[in-house]
Amino acid sequence: MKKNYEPSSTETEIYENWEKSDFFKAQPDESKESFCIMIPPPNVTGTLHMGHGFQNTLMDALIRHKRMSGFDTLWQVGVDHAGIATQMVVERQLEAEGLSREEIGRDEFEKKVWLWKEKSGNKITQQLRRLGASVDWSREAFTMSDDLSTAVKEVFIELYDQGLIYKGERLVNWDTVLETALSDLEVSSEEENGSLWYIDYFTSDGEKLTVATTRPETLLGDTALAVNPEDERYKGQIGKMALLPIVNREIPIIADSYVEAEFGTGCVKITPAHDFNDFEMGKRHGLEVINILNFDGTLNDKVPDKYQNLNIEDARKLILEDLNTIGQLNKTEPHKVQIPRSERSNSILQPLLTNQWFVNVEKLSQEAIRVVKENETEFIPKNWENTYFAWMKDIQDWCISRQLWWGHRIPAWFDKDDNLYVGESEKAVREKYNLDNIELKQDEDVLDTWFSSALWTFSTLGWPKKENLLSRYHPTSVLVTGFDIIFFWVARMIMMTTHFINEVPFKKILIHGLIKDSEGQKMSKSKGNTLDPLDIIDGINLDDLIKKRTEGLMQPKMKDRIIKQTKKEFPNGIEAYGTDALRLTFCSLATGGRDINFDIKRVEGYRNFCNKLWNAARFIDLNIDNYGISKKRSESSIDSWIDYKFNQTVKKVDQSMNEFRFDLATKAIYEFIWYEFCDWFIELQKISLRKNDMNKAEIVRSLVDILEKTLRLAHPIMPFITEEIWKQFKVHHNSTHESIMISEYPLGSENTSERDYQSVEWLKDIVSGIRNIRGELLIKPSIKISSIFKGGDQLDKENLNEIGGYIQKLCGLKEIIWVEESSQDIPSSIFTRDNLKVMIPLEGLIDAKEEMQRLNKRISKLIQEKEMLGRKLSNQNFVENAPKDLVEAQNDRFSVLSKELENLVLQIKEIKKMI
RNA sequence: GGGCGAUUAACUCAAUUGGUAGAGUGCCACCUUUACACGGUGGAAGUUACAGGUUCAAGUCCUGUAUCGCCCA
Repeated sequence: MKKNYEPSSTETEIYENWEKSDFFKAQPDESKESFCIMIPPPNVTGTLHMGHGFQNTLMDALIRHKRMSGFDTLWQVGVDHAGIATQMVVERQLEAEGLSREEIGRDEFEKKVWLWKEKSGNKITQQLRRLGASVDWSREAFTMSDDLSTAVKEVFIELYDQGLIYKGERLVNWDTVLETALSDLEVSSEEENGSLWYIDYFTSDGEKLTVATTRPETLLGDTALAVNPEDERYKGQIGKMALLPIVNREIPIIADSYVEAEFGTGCVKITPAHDFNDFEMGKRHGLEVINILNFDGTLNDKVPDKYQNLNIEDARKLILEDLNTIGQLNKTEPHKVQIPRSERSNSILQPLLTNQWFVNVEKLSQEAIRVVKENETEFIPKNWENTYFAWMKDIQDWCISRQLWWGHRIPAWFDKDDNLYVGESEKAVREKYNLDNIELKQDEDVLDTWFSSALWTFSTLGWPKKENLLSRYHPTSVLVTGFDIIFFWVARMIMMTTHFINEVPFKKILIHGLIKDSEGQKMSKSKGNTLDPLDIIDGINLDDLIKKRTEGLMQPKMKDRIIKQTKKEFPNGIEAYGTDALRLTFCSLATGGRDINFDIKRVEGYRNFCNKLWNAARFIDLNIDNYGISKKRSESSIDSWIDYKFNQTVKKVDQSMNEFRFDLATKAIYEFIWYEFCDWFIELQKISLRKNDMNKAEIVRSLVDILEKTLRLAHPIMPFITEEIWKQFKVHHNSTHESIMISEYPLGSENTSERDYQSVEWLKDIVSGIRNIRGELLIKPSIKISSIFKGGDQLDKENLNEIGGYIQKLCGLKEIIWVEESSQDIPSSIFTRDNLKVMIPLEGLIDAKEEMQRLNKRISKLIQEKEMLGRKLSNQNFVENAPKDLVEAQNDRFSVLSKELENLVLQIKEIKKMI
C-alpha cells in the first residue's frame, strides 16, 4: 500500500466497476422491504453545483445504508427537459450558425434539440458518477421520453375531462424577451430605485386632480382614476369624468377601498390590462381593458401613432417629455419600487392579457393539505409544513402553458370556429368527438416543465402502463430536496400523485439546507463565489479557478473584486481532496439547519481522516506480512473492549441514519475510527505484537476483523476508500461478496464483556493521567520514569497485573510499583482515579516549582467544581426534585473531588519541603 | 406589513427528553517513536447576542430587544 491515500487514482475505476457489475440496479423482490428514493431530476442543461453534491451525497448515503441493510432498494435517476433553458441553449447555438428557430421551423428545431441532448445533455449525469451516486442507471428517465410523455398526455386529458384544466384569457406574467407566459413562481421581485411621477389630470368641469404613478407610460391604457371612498379630499369627485392627458380620452373617477389614501396623492390611475390589482378593480367596476403591448414588449396600435413600436423605456421617456411640454407633469420624486423580473431572462415582466391554459388547483390542494395534516407524508424538519400550508391555502391557479417549442405539446385541437377538442392525438380526437373531415389545428403551446416533473414519482415507475413497479416502490420512502422547490415541485407532486394514484408520492420529505460560501453568502455566478464540487474532488489551481469564476460575467466590474476575494480564500487554489472527503464534509454539515456555510477547511480535516484510515489499514497490512494471519482471533480484554466500542458505534450510526442525522452518524464513525480504533486499539495491539508470549497471527486476525467491519460501517458515507481497502484485504477477510457495497451492514457482536470494557477504559485514564504529567512538566519522551500506584482497590490491582505492561510502554515508564496504603509518600507529581493514587516521584527529573504551578492550577479548577457541586447538594430542592441517579452521581463526584483535593494538598506540602 | 430561521471558542459547526458546553481548522509547547507530519503527546481559548421570566437547575422553555438572513404580500 502507498504511504498516502490517493483518491484520484482509484475512484473512477471503482465506480465503473460497480456500474458494470449492476450493483446499483434495483432487483424487485417481494420478500424484502422496499426502500425507494426518487432523485429530484436535475436540469438537462445543468452542471453539478454544490447543492447537487450535497443532496446526492445524502441520498446515496441513505440508499447504500438501506441496500446493505437488506432492503429492496431503488434509487430512480433521471433529468428534466428544462423547457426554457434548453430552448435558449439551442437557440444560441443556431444563432452562432446565423440561423433562428423561426427560419428552420418547429419540427427541425425539435430535432436539433434532441441532437443537442444526445451530445451534450449528459454532462450532469456523468458528474453524478464522480460523486459515487449509486443510482439505477438502467432506469434513467427523461421527462420528454416517450413513456413519460404518455403519462403527461394522459394526465392532461383526464384533468381536462374532469374540468380541472381550462383555457382562458387571464392576466399573466409575460416575459417579453422569451415571449412566453411564466407561472407566479418564476417571478422574483426585488426592490429597485425608481421614481414616483405626479401627473395632473383635469375633470370635465376643470378641477385638477394629481395622480401619483410609478409607471407613467401605462397611462396610454388607463380606463379610470381611483380614490378611496373614505378619503374626504376626493369625495366630491367620485363619479365625475377626467380627461386622460395625451390620449384625450374621458375616463371615470371611481371609488374603491383598495386604494390607499396614504400612497402618493391618494388618487391613482387604473390600467386593468397591465397591473394585477388594477385588473381586479376593473372587474369590480366593469372597466374597459385596453392592452397596449405587443408580445415583444413594444407598444401596439392601440396607442397614438408616435408611441407605436417604442419599447417601454423609450415610451416612458417620451411620455414624460410630452407631459412636461403640456405642463401636466407636476413633479418627480425618487421612490423604491418592487420590480418583478423573470428568473429566466432577468427581464422586467409585464402583466399581459393572453389566452393561457390553467390547472384549477382548488380541489387538488385540499387533498394535498389533508395528507400532510394527517401525517401520511411528513416534512423533516416538521416546521416546513407551515410554509407548505401557508402557500397551499392561498394557492392560485397554475398557468401551465408556455409559448415555447421545446416541451410537451398541449394535446388540444381547434377547428375553424375555435371549438376545442382534447385527446391524445388528432386521430383520437376525431374518434372521441365524432368529428368527420373538418380541419383541425393543434394548440401551439407546450406545457410547463414542472407539469411533467409533478408526475415524477409515478411516471418513472411505469404509470399509466398496466405493468409497472408502483406496487413495489410507491409511495416512495423519502424525498430529499431543498426548501426552494417546496412550491415548484413538492407541492405539485403531492397534488398530482394523490389525485391520480390515490397515494402520497413519498412518506417523508427531508428538507435540507442551502449551501452558502464560508461567509454565509449565497453562491452565485454573478458574485463569483461558486465552488464546483469536482474542483474539490480533483483540485484546481488558482489561475484556473479565477478564470472559471470570472468567465462570462454579467457585470464585468465585479471581476477585480472576485479575483481579490478568490486569491484571499484560496491562495494556492484548491487541493485534490477526493470524493470521500467531500462527502464526509457534506454529511457532517447535514444537521437540519437551513443555511450551511461551506468552509473548505472542513474538507481538509476529512481528507486527513481518510488518510488516517488508509494508514491504519496500511499498518495492518504490514503486519500481515510480518506475522501472518490466523483463522482464529485473539481474545484479550483489548479485543473485547473494541467490540464493545464498536457496538456502541453501530447503534449510534444506525439510529442517526434513521433519523437523517448524517452529521451525528459521521461524527460517530469519525470518533470511533480515529479516537478508539487508531489511538488505542492499534496502539495497544502494537504493543501486543512486540511481546514474545503472544500469538501474533491471532492479533493480526483481530485487527483485520475489526477493520473490515469498520469499513462496512463507514461505507455509505465514504464509499470509495472503504471499497478500495476492503478489496485489498479481501484475500484475508474472505467475504463471499464481490464488493463491499453489496455486503451486509455490520451488526454489533453479542459477546462483549463489561468487565473488559471497564478495564481498558481504566487503562486509558491512567495513561492519559501520566501523559498529562509528562506533558505539563515537559519531561522529555526519551526519559524513562517510575510510577507508584497506591490506595486502589482489588480491581485496580487486578487491572494493573493484567494490563499494566501496556501502561509502561505507552507512558515510557521504567517501572510501576504498587505500594501499601500505610507507606510514606515521597515528593511526587500525582493524580487520582477514584481511590487510586498514581504518583510520579519528582526526584531528579521534575522541577518542583513547575510542579507547584501545575498542582495549583489543578487545585483551583477542582475547588471551583467542588464549590459548585457543594452548593447544589446542599440545596434541599435539588436533592428532592432532581432524578435520584443524578443526585447520586453528583454525590459520588463530590467525594471523588474531595479525595483528590485532599491528595493534592498533601502533595503540595511534600513539594514545599523540596524548595 | 405577515411568517419562518439564525446569533455558542479566532473561523466553520455540534450539544439526545432542561442536569452547567464539544469537534474540525487555526493557535502555543514538546516530539523526525519503523501506519500516518494529511502524524503523535500535552495545552490555551466560551458571561452560549442582550434584558427579563419560569425552574432546585436554562445554550435548551417563555416574553421582550438588537443584528443578520430567507419566504410571502
